[in-house]
Amino acid sequence: MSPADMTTQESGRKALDLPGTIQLCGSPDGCESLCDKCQVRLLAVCAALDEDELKELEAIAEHCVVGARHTLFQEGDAARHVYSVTSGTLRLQRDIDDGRRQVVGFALPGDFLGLSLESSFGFGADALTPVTACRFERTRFTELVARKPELQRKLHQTASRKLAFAEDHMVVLGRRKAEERVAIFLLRWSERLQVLRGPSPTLPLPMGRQDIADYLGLTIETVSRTISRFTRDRIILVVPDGVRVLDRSKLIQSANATHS
Amino acid sequence: MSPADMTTQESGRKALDLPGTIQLCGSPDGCESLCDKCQVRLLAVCAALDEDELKELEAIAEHCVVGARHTLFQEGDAARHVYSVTSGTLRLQRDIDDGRRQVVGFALPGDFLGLSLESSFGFGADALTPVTACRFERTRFTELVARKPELQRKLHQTASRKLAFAEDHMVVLGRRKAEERVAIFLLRWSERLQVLRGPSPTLPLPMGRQDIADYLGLTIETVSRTISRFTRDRIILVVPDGVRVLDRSKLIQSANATHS
DNA sequence: CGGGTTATTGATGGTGTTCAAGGGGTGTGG
DNA sequence: CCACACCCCTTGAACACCATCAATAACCCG
Repeated sequence: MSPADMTTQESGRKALDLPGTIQLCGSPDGCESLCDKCQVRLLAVCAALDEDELKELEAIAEHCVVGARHTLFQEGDAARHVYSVTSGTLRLQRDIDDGRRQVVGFALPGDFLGLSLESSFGFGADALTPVTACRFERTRFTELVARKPELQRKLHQTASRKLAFAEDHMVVLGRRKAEERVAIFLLRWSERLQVLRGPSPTLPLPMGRQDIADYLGLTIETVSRTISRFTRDRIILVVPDGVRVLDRSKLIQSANATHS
Repeated sequence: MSPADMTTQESGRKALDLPGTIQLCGSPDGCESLCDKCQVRLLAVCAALDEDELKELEAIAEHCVVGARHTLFQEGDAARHVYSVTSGTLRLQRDIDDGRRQVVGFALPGDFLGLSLESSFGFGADALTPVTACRFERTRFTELVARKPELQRKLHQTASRKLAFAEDHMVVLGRRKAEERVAIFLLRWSERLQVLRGPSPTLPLPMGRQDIADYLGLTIETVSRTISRFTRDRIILVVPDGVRVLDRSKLIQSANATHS
């Protein structure tokens, strides 16, 4: 199917499949293209490298920008490049042909896409906000990794962390009630953002309700209702593009609401 | 809680938490302790090594045997060792304190446990059948990996595959109906066994119904009912300790039964 | 202001859970 | 060798949670 000629979808669900308009920054025209100045220098896989090695990495890096609601790559695409996110938020998803969708994660600055170094992507990635990323040709990156054991090790460590996180999420999807799922999502998301931006009572939610639903294995209505209930119970407050956590301990309670 | 003094559990669910009675084979007393003769030589991570390197690995390997229904290690245990399974089947699970359980996978010969090389296990591992495995002290193994880039690469590749598989399973847990889940489970399990043992219409199921339920995010009753329905529809036939697949194409249909 | 998208809320119903009872296999001890 | 206990699995009936359907509200951007 051609991804271009669908303007109004059957359900409003697949709203983000605009063509992947990716802009490259060739030279200092606004994009910081130096690793020294990179915001996520110490978070990303690059943290494994010393000064000289970083130069090598920088030599094969391209900096790219993707607008909000645009696609970075689609599930099954040939993985010509791998990416290190430097700003913005992406939604990572797998689709079932009949329209159902599972969001397998959200990518934030410091995250690496294409970890597996395999020839095609196992999930699609759409920008939820404007996104900037470092892009590497996969074959070149693989070749560099082969020469840098420490980078290889870091890549493995990152993949292992993601695997552990995926197993966590399996528990959520397999065994948690709706209320628990939403509470756990809010807590984990806030912890993730806290690492990046420091503590804040206000929690930005760049993803829509449908994205949260597809992440948690629920419907948009159930997510909305649960958030409304939390609001009624003074656990959270809905603000534009996010929520404010009013009572974290009650939220933790909701995350462990025992069944039966 | 002490894992020893519970003989009849509250629900019959946690039937396998016997103390982890692991036997070691010191010398040629029945255990094949040579990699040359290893059945999974080409499947396991060891496949990354050449003759000399394999000798090094062999030098730090211990061979161990775990009886059916015994625990290899528990979630949260200090990971003193990492394991390469050489025969048998294990159940890998995470537990929620209130008794709910999510089976995150089943391990078969060739599988590696402790991939992350972190200091504790993120899931528990129980033997469903008698199991044999190669065991390595984690610190020594990590040190070896640091010296063998090819082994590091193989480890990363294995972790990446598991991550992709975990994402597959998220779709199952988040978006599939009960009938689809069971059908997909049977198909994937049969494909996995086919790689190991070659094609066969008879599919051994060393795990119990409760294990399948905990893997698929369902109850034992739903799994049982679904299998009964498949049997009525002549899709499968229940045989001792497994099923026989009578009509694979119908099973594939059931795996894609559209919702609505 | 108007069109379109996204979020909320309500009413209803279905899929899977829960509760309960019975069947079938296996191992053990009389 | 049978009786009995103990699992595990199966099956039935009632219920609950969440999905579905539908309408409205809020929002954004033109």
